[in-house]
Amino acid sequence: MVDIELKPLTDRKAEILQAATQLFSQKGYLATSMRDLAEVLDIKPASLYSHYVSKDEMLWEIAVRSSQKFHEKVLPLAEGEGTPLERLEAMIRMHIDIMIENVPAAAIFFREWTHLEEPRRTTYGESIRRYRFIIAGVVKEGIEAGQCREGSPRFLTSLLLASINWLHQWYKPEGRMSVEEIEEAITTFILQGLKK
Amino acid sequence: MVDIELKPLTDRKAEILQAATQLFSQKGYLATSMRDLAEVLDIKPASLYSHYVSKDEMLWEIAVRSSQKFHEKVLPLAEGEGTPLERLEAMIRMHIDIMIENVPAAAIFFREWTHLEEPRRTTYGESIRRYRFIIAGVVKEGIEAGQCREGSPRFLTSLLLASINWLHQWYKPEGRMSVEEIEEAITTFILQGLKK
DNA sequence: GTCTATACTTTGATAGAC
DNA sequence: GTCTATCAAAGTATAGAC
Repeated sequence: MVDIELKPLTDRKAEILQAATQLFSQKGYLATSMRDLAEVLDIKPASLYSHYVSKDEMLWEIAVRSSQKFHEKVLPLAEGEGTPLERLEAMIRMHIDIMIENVPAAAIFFREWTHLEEPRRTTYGESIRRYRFIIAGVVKEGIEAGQCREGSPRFLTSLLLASINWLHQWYKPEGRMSVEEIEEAITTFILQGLKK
Repeated sequence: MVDIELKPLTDRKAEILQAATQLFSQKGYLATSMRDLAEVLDIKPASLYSHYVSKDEMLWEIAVRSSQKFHEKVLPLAEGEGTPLERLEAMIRMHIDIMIENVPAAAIFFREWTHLEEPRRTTYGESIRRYRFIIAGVVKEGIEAGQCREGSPRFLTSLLLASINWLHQWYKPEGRMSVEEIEEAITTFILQGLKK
Protein backbone atom coordinates (compact mmCIF):
# COMPACT_ATOMS: atom_id res chain seq x y z
CA MET A 1 0.00 0.00 0.00
CA VAL A 2 0.93 3.60 -0.40
CA ASP A 3 2.64 4.75 2.77
CA ILE A 4 0.09 7.41 3.53
CA GLU A 5 -2.75 7.38 5.96
CA LEU A 6 -5.88 8.97 4.58
CA LYS A 7 -8.33 10.74 6.83
CA PRO A 8 -11.88 9.40 6.87
CA LEU A 9 -14.20 11.09 4.39
CA THR A 10 -17.07 13.33 5.37
CA ASP A 11 -20.34 12.44 3.69
CA ARG A 12 -20.05 15.31 1.27
CA LYS A 13 -16.49 14.50 0.34
CA ALA A 14 -17.51 10.92 -0.28
CA GLU A 15 -20.30 12.03 -2.60
CA ILE A 16 -17.95 14.21 -4.57
CA LEU A 17 -15.36 11.49 -4.76
CA GLN A 18 -17.86 9.01 -6.05
CA ALA A 19 -18.91 11.33 -8.86
CA ALA A 20 -15.28 12.07 -9.65
CA THR A 21 -14.43 8.38 -9.75
CA GLN A 22 -17.23 7.80 -12.18
CA LEU A 23 -16.16 10.61 -14.50
CA PHE A 24 -12.42 9.97 -14.33
CA SER A 25 -13.07 6.35 -15.11
CA GLN A 26 -15.49 6.98 -17.93
CA LYS A 27 -13.94 9.94 -19.76
CA GLY A 28 -10.44 9.91 -18.33
CA TYR A 29 -8.87 12.23 -15.79
CA LEU A 30 -7.56 14.79 -18.26
CA ALA A 31 -10.78 14.88 -20.22
CA THR A 32 -12.79 15.58 -17.09
CA SER A 33 -12.88 19.22 -16.03
CA MET A 34 -13.82 20.60 -12.66
CA ARG A 35 -16.72 22.19 -14.49
CA ASP A 36 -17.89 18.76 -15.67
CA LEU A 37 -17.68 17.42 -12.18
CA ALA A 38 -19.50 20.39 -10.67
CA GLU A 39 -22.27 20.04 -13.21
CA VAL A 40 -22.86 16.40 -12.32
CA LEU A 41 -23.07 17.34 -8.65
CA ASP A 42 -25.27 20.33 -9.46
CA ILE A 43 -23.03 22.86 -7.74
CA LYS A 44 -20.69 25.59 -8.97
CA PRO A 45 -17.09 24.67 -9.77
CA ALA A 46 -15.69 26.91 -7.04
CA SER A 47 -17.60 24.97 -4.41
CA LEU A 48 -15.52 21.90 -5.06
CA TYR A 49 -12.51 23.66 -3.59
CA SER A 50 -14.13 23.82 -0.17
CA HIS A 51 -13.65 20.06 -0.07
CA TYR A 52 -10.51 19.35 -2.06
CA VAL A 53 -7.64 21.72 -2.59
CA SER A 54 -7.01 20.51 -6.12
CA LYS A 55 -8.04 18.11 -8.83
CA ASP A 56 -4.84 16.23 -8.26
CA GLU A 57 -5.80 15.62 -4.64
CA MET A 58 -9.07 14.05 -5.75
CA LEU A 59 -7.25 11.69 -8.05
CA TRP A 60 -4.86 10.85 -5.25
CA GLU A 61 -7.67 10.06 -2.80
CA ILE A 62 -9.38 7.85 -5.32
CA ALA A 63 -6.20 6.10 -6.38
CA VAL A 64 -5.04 5.35 -2.86
CA ARG A 65 -8.39 4.07 -1.67
CA SER A 66 -8.73 1.88 -4.71
CA SER A 67 -5.21 0.57 -4.29
CA GLN A 68 -5.76 -0.22 -0.62
CA LYS A 69 -8.49 -2.72 -1.36
CA PHE A 70 -6.31 -4.67 -3.73
CA HIS A 71 -3.31 -4.65 -1.43
CA GLU A 72 -5.22 -5.54 1.70
CA LYS A 73 -7.25 -8.36 0.25
CA VAL A 74 -5.04 -9.88 -2.43
CA LEU A 75 -1.49 -9.74 -1.10
CA PRO A 76 -2.06 -11.68 2.15
CA LEU A 77 -3.17 -14.63 0.05
CA ALA A 78 0.37 -14.89 -1.31
CA GLU A 79 1.47 -16.38 1.99
CA GLY A 80 -1.57 -18.53 2.66
CA GLU A 81 -1.99 -22.26 2.58
CA GLY A 82 -1.72 -24.47 -0.45
CA THR A 83 0.50 -24.93 -3.47
CA PRO A 84 1.75 -21.90 -5.39
CA LEU A 85 -0.86 -22.47 -8.06
CA GLU A 86 -3.65 -22.72 -5.53
CA ARG A 87 -2.55 -19.47 -3.91
CA LEU A 88 -2.27 -17.83 -7.30
CA GLU A 89 -5.79 -18.89 -8.13
CA ALA A 90 -7.07 -17.43 -4.89
CA MET A 91 -5.29 -14.16 -5.63
CA ILE A 92 -6.63 -13.99 -9.16
CA ARG A 93 -10.18 -14.61 -8.02
CA MET A 94 -9.90 -11.99 -5.32
CA HIS A 95 -8.45 -9.45 -7.74
CA ILE A 96 -11.34 -10.08 -10.12
CA ASP A 97 -13.90 -9.81 -7.32
CA ILE A 98 -12.57 -6.45 -6.18
CA MET A 99 -12.49 -5.21 -9.72
CA ILE A 100 -16.05 -6.15 -10.49
CA GLU A 101 -17.25 -4.78 -7.19
CA ASN A 102 -15.99 -1.37 -8.11
CA VAL A 103 -15.16 -1.10 -11.76
CA PRO A 104 -14.70 2.69 -11.95
CA ALA A 105 -12.22 2.77 -9.08
CA ALA A 106 -10.35 -0.14 -10.60
CA ALA A 107 -9.87 1.86 -13.78
CA ILE A 108 -8.04 4.47 -11.73
CA PHE A 109 -5.91 1.82 -10.03
CA PHE A 110 -5.03 0.44 -13.40
CA ARG A 111 -4.73 3.45 -15.66
CA GLU A 112 -5.56 7.00 -14.57
CA TRP A 113 -3.06 7.15 -11.70
CA THR A 114 -0.37 7.91 -14.28
CA HIS A 115 -1.73 11.45 -14.38
CA LEU A 116 -0.91 12.12 -10.76
CA GLU A 117 1.51 14.98 -10.30
CA GLU A 118 4.90 14.41 -8.75
CA PRO A 119 5.85 13.35 -6.18
CA ARG A 120 2.61 11.45 -5.83
CA ARG A 121 2.99 9.73 -9.12
CA THR A 122 6.29 8.20 -8.16
CA THR A 123 5.03 7.11 -4.76
CA TYR A 124 2.02 5.48 -6.29
CA GLY A 125 4.01 3.84 -9.04
CA GLU A 126 6.22 2.19 -6.46
CA SER A 127 3.20 0.88 -4.63
CA ILE A 128 1.91 -0.71 -7.80
CA ARG A 129 5.32 -2.19 -8.51
CA ARG A 130 5.21 -3.81 -5.11
CA TYR A 131 1.83 -5.32 -5.88
CA ARG A 132 3.14 -6.83 -9.09
CA PHE A 133 6.33 -7.94 -7.38
CA ILE A 134 4.48 -10.01 -4.82
CA ILE A 135 2.33 -11.68 -7.44
CA ALA A 136 5.45 -12.38 -9.46
CA GLY A 137 6.91 -14.06 -6.40
CA VAL A 138 4.11 -16.59 -6.32
CA VAL A 139 4.45 -17.16 -10.05
CA LYS A 140 8.13 -17.81 -9.47
CA GLU A 141 7.30 -20.33 -6.77
CA GLY A 142 4.96 -22.01 -9.20
CA ILE A 143 7.68 -22.32 -11.78
CA GLU A 144 10.17 -23.67 -9.27
CA ALA A 145 7.63 -26.17 -8.02
CA GLY A 146 7.18 -27.36 -11.58
CA GLN A 147 3.54 -26.30 -11.68
CA CYS A 148 3.98 -23.44 -14.12
CA ARG A 149 5.67 -23.16 -17.49
CA GLU A 150 9.17 -21.78 -17.62
CA GLY A 151 9.46 -18.07 -18.24
CA SER A 152 10.12 -14.69 -16.70
CA PRO A 153 7.88 -14.32 -13.62
CA ARG A 154 7.63 -10.59 -14.21
CA PHE A 155 6.56 -11.13 -17.79
CA LEU A 156 4.01 -13.78 -16.89
CA THR A 157 2.63 -11.54 -14.17
CA SER A 158 2.07 -8.75 -16.67
CA LEU A 159 0.28 -11.22 -18.90
CA LEU A 160 -1.80 -12.39 -15.97
CA LEU A 161 -2.81 -8.91 -14.86
CA ALA A 162 -3.52 -7.73 -18.39
CA SER A 163 -5.95 -10.62 -18.78
CA ILE A 164 -7.93 -9.31 -15.84
CA ASN A 165 -7.56 -5.59 -16.06
CA TRP A 166 -9.13 -5.06 -19.48
CA LEU A 167 -12.40 -5.85 -17.67
CA HIS A 168 -12.66 -2.24 -16.55
CA GLN A 169 -13.34 -1.15 -20.12
CA TRP A 170 -15.65 -4.02 -20.94
CA TYR A 171 -17.69 -4.98 -17.91
CA LYS A 172 -21.29 -3.85 -17.72
CA PRO A 173 -23.35 -5.05 -14.74
CA GLU A 174 -26.31 -5.57 -17.06
CA GLY A 175 -24.37 -7.84 -19.41
CA ARG A 176 -25.32 -11.40 -20.25
CA MET A 177 -22.62 -13.13 -18.22
CA SER A 178 -22.90 -13.36 -14.46
CA VAL A 179 -20.08 -12.32 -12.17
CA GLU A 180 -19.45 -15.99 -11.40
CA GLU A 181 -19.22 -16.91 -15.06
CA ILE A 182 -16.83 -14.07 -15.76
CA GLU A 183 -14.63 -14.95 -12.83
CA GLU A 184 -14.61 -18.58 -13.83
CA ALA A 185 -13.78 -17.87 -17.47
CA ILE A 186 -10.93 -15.47 -16.74
CA THR A 187 -9.45 -17.63 -14.00
CA THR A 188 -9.51 -20.73 -16.15
CA PHE A 189 -7.99 -18.87 -19.07
CA ILE A 190 -5.11 -17.55 -17.00
CA LEU A 191 -4.40 -20.76 -15.12
CA GLN A 192 -4.43 -22.85 -18.29
CA GLY A 193 -2.10 -20.31 -19.84
CA LEU A 194 0.32 -20.55 -16.96
CA LYS A 195 0.24 -24.27 -16.27
CA LYS A 196 2.94 -26.55 -17.49
CA MET B 1 -10.45 -0.97 -42.31
CA VAL B 2 -11.76 2.50 -41.96
CA ASP B 3 -13.62 3.43 -45.13
CA ILE B 4 -11.41 6.36 -45.90
CA GLU B 5 -8.59 6.68 -48.35
CA LEU B 6 -5.70 8.66 -47.00
CA LYS B 7 -3.48 10.67 -49.29
CA PRO B 8 0.20 9.78 -49.33
CA LEU B 9 2.29 11.79 -46.90
CA THR B 10 4.85 14.35 -47.93
CA ASP B 11 8.22 13.91 -46.23
CA ARG B 12 7.58 16.77 -43.86
CA LYS B 13 4.15 15.52 -42.90
CA ALA B 14 5.62 12.11 -42.22
CA GLU B 15 8.24 13.59 -39.93
CA ILE B 16 5.66 15.51 -38.00
CA LEU B 17 3.42 12.49 -37.74
CA GLN B 18 6.21 10.35 -36.41
CA ALA B 19 6.97 12.83 -33.66
CA ALA B 20 3.27 13.13 -32.86
CA THR B 21 2.89 9.36 -32.69
CA GLN B 22 5.75 9.17 -30.26
CA LEU B 23 4.33 11.87 -27.99
CA PHE B 24 0.71 10.78 -28.14
CA SER B 25 1.78 7.28 -27.29
CA GLN B 26 4.11 8.24 -24.50
CA LYS B 27 2.22 11.02 -22.71
CA GLY B 28 -1.24 10.52 -24.12
CA TYR B 29 -3.09 12.59 -26.71
CA LEU B 30 -4.71 14.99 -24.28
CA ALA B 31 -1.53 15.53 -22.31
CA THR B 32 0.37 16.45 -25.48
CA SER B 33 0.01 20.06 -26.60
CA MET B 34 0.78 21.45 -30.01
CA ARG B 35 3.50 23.43 -28.26
CA ASP B 36 5.06 20.20 -26.98
CA LEU B 37 5.01 18.78 -30.45
CA ALA B 38 6.43 21.93 -32.04
CA GLU B 39 9.25 21.97 -29.52
CA VAL B 40 10.28 18.42 -30.32
CA LEU B 41 10.34 19.32 -34.00
CA ASP B 42 12.14 22.56 -33.27
CA ILE B 43 9.61 24.76 -35.02
CA LYS B 44 6.94 27.19 -33.83
CA PRO B 45 3.49 25.84 -32.98
CA ALA B 46 1.80 27.85 -35.73
CA SER B 47 3.93 26.13 -38.35
CA LEU B 48 2.24 22.83 -37.64
CA TYR B 49 -0.95 24.17 -39.11
CA SER B 50 0.61 24.47 -42.53
CA HIS B 51 0.60 20.68 -42.57
CA TYR B 52 -2.40 19.61 -40.56
CA VAL B 53 -5.53 21.64 -40.04
CA SER B 54 -6.01 20.41 -36.48
CA LYS B 55 -4.66 18.21 -33.75
CA ASP B 56 -7.62 15.92 -34.30
CA GLU B 57 -6.58 15.40 -37.90
CA MET B 58 -3.16 14.27 -36.78
CA LEU B 59 -4.65 11.73 -34.44
CA TRP B 60 -6.92 10.56 -37.22
CA GLU B 61 -4.05 10.09 -39.66
CA ILE B 62 -2.07 8.14 -37.11
CA ALA B 63 -5.00 6.03 -36.01
CA VAL B 64 -6.08 5.10 -39.52
CA ARG B 65 -2.60 4.24 -40.71
CA SER B 66 -1.99 2.13 -37.64
CA SER B 67 -5.31 0.39 -38.02
CA GLN B 68 -4.67 -0.36 -41.67
CA LYS B 69 -1.65 -2.49 -40.92
CA PHE B 70 -3.59 -4.68 -38.53
CA HIS B 71 -6.55 -5.03 -40.83
CA GLU B 72 -4.53 -5.72 -43.95
CA LYS B 73 -2.18 -8.25 -42.47
CA VAL B 74 -4.20 -10.00 -39.77
CA LEU B 75 -7.72 -10.31 -41.10
CA PRO B 76 -6.93 -12.20 -44.34
CA LEU B 77 -5.48 -14.97 -42.21
CA ALA B 78 -8.95 -15.66 -40.86
CA GLU B 79 -9.86 -17.28 -44.14
CA GLY B 80 -6.59 -19.05 -44.80
CA GLU B 81 -5.71 -22.72 -44.69
CA GLY B 82 -5.74 -24.92 -41.62
CA THR B 83 -7.87 -25.61 -38.59
CA PRO B 84 -9.47 -22.74 -36.70
CA LEU B 85 -6.82 -22.97 -34.01
CA GLU B 86 -4.01 -22.88 -36.54
CA ARG B 87 -5.50 -19.81 -38.20
CA LEU B 88 -5.99 -18.18 -34.82
CA GLU B 89 -2.37 -18.79 -33.99
CA ALA B 90 -1.26 -17.22 -37.24
CA MET B 91 -3.44 -14.18 -36.53
CA ILE B 92 -2.13 -13.83 -33.00
CA ARG B 93 1.47 -14.01 -34.14
CA MET B 94 0.89 -11.46 -36.87
CA HIS B 95 -0.88 -9.10 -34.46
CA ILE B 96 2.07 -9.34 -32.09
CA ASP B 97 4.57 -8.79 -34.88
CA ILE B 98 2.84 -5.63 -36.06
CA MET B 99 2.61 -4.37 -32.53
CA ILE B 100 6.25 -4.86 -31.75
CA GLU B 101 7.29 -3.39 -35.07
CA ASN B 102 5.59 -0.15 -34.20
CA VAL B 103 4.75 0.07 -30.55
CA PRO B 104 3.83 3.76 -30.41
CA ALA B 105 1.36 3.51 -33.27
CA ALA B 106 -0.13 0.42 -31.69
CA ALA B 107 -0.86 2.38 -28.54
CA ILE B 108 -2.99 4.72 -30.64
CA PHE B 109 -4.77 1.81 -32.29
CA PHE B 110 -5.48 0.36 -28.91
CA ARG B 111 -6.15 3.34 -26.69
CA GLU B 112 -5.76 6.96 -27.84
CA TRP B 113 -8.26 6.75 -30.69
CA THR B 114 -11.01 7.21 -28.12
CA HIS B 115 -10.10 10.91 -28.07
CA LEU B 116 -11.00 11.40 -31.71
CA GLU B 117 -13.76 13.94 -32.22
CA GLU B 118 -17.04 12.92 -33.74
CA PRO B 119 -17.86 11.71 -36.27
CA ARG B 120 -14.39 10.24 -36.62
CA ARG B 121 -14.56 8.53 -33.29
CA THR B 122 -17.65 6.59 -34.23
CA THR B 123 -16.27 5.64 -37.62
CA TYR B 124 -13.08 4.40 -36.07
CA GLY B 125 -14.86 2.55 -33.30
CA GLU B 126 -16.84 0.63 -35.86
CA SER B 127 -13.69 -0.31 -37.69
CA ILE B 128 -12.22 -1.71 -34.49
CA ARG B 129 -15.43 -3.59 -33.78
CA ARG B 130 -15.12 -5.20 -37.15
CA TYR B 131 -11.59 -6.28 -36.36
CA ARG B 132 -12.70 -7.92 -33.14
CA PHE B 133 -15.72 -9.42 -34.83
CA ILE B 134 -13.63 -11.27 -37.38
CA ILE B 135 -11.30 -12.64 -34.75
CA ALA B 136 -14.31 -13.70 -32.71
CA GLY B 137 -15.56 -15.58 -35.78
CA VAL B 138 -12.46 -17.74 -35.82
CA VAL B 139 -12.74 -18.33 -32.09
CA LYS B 140 -16.31 -19.42 -32.65
CA GLU B 141 -15.19 -21.84 -35.33
CA GLY B 142 -12.64 -23.20 -32.89
CA ILE B 143 -15.31 -23.84 -30.31
CA GLU B 144 -17.62 -25.49 -32.80
CA ALA B 145 -14.77 -27.67 -34.05
CA GLY B 146 -14.19 -28.77 -30.46
CA GLN B 147 -10.72 -27.27 -30.37
CA CYS B 148 -11.49 -24.45 -27.94
CA ARG B 149 -13.21 -24.36 -24.59
CA GLU B 150 -16.86 -23.43 -24.46
CA GLY B 151 -17.60 -19.77 -23.89
CA SER B 152 -18.66 -16.51 -25.45
CA PRO B 153 -16.49 -15.89 -28.53
CA ARG B 154 -16.69 -12.15 -27.98
CA PHE B 155 -15.57 -12.51 -24.40
CA LEU B 156 -12.72 -14.84 -25.27
CA THR B 157 -11.63 -12.49 -28.02
CA SER B 158 -11.40 -9.63 -25.55
CA LEU B 159 -9.34 -11.84 -23.28
CA LEU B 160 -7.12 -12.76 -26.20
CA LEU B 161 -6.54 -9.19 -27.34
CA ALA B 162 -5.99 -7.93 -23.82
CA SER B 163 -3.23 -10.48 -23.42
CA ILE B 164 -1.42 -8.95 -26.36
CA ASN B 165 -2.25 -5.31 -26.19
CA TRP B 166 -0.75 -4.54 -22.78
CA LEU B 167 2.59 -4.94 -24.58
CA HIS B 168 2.44 -1.34 -25.74
CA GLN B 169 2.97 -0.15 -22.19
CA TRP B 170 5.60 -2.70 -21.32
CA TYR B 171 7.74 -3.43 -24.35
CA LYS B 172 11.18 -1.87 -24.56
CA PRO B 173 13.38 -2.84 -27.52
CA GLU B 174 16.39 -2.98 -25.20
CA GLY B 175 14.72 -5.44 -22.82
CA ARG B 176 16.09 -8.87 -21.94
CA MET B 177 13.63 -10.92 -23.95
CA SER B 178 13.94 -11.14 -27.71
CA VAL B 179 11.01 -10.50 -30.01
CA GLU B 180 10.84 -14.21 -30.75
CA GLU B 181 10.71 -15.13 -27.08
CA ILE B 182 8.00 -12.59 -26.40
CA GLU B 183 5.93 -13.76 -29.34
CA GLU B 184 6.35 -17.36 -28.29
CA ALA B 185 5.44 -16.71 -24.66
CA ILE B 186 2.32 -14.70 -25.42
CA THR B 187 1.11 -17.03 -28.14
CA THR B 188 1.55 -20.09 -25.95
CA PHE B 189 -0.19 -18.40 -23.05
CA ILE B 190 -3.21 -17.48 -25.14
CA LEU B 191 -3.51 -20.76 -27.00
CA GLN B 192 -3.23 -22.80 -23.80
CA GLY B 193 -5.86 -20.55 -22.26
CA LEU B 194 -8.23 -21.10 -25.14
CA LYS B 195 -7.68 -24.79 -25.80
CA LYS B 196 -10.07 -27.37 -24.54
C1' DG C 1 -20.95 24.78 2.22
C1' DT C 2 -22.25 27.26 -1.65
C1' DC C 3 -22.41 31.35 -4.15
C1' DT C 4 -20.64 35.36 -7.54
C1' DA C 5 -16.92 37.22 -9.63
C1' DT C 6 -12.66 36.90 -11.39
C1' DA C 7 -7.52 36.00 -11.77
C1' DC C 8 -4.26 33.47 -14.11
C1' DT C 9 -2.62 29.87 -17.24
C1' DT C 10 -2.67 26.90 -21.00
C1' DT C 11 -4.68 25.37 -25.08
C1' DG C 12 -5.95 24.98 -30.09
C1' DA C 13 -6.06 27.80 -33.75
C1' DT C 14 -5.78 32.08 -37.19
C1' DA C 15 -3.85 36.26 -39.82
C1' DG C 16 -0.58 37.95 -42.43
C1' DA C 17 4.54 39.08 -43.32
C1' DC C 18 8.60 36.96 -45.28
C1' DG D 1 7.02 26.38 -44.97
C1' DT D 2 8.14 29.01 -41.13
C1' DC D 3 7.84 33.07 -38.64
C1' DT D 4 5.65 36.88 -35.20
C1' DA D 5 1.75 38.25 -33.08
C1' DT D 6 -2.45 37.37 -31.30
C1' DC D 7 -7.13 35.53 -30.26
C1' DA D 8 -10.98 33.05 -28.15
C1' DA D 9 -12.05 29.37 -25.33
C1' DA D 10 -11.41 26.42 -21.63
C1' DG D 11 -8.75 25.03 -17.85
C1' DT D 12 -7.56 25.24 -12.59
C1' DA D 13 -7.87 27.87 -8.82
C1' DT D 14 -8.73 32.01 -5.45
C1' DA D 15 -11.19 35.91 -2.83
C1' DG D 16 -14.67 37.18 -0.30
C1' DA D 17 -19.90 37.67 0.53
C1' DC D 18 -23.78 35.09 2.39
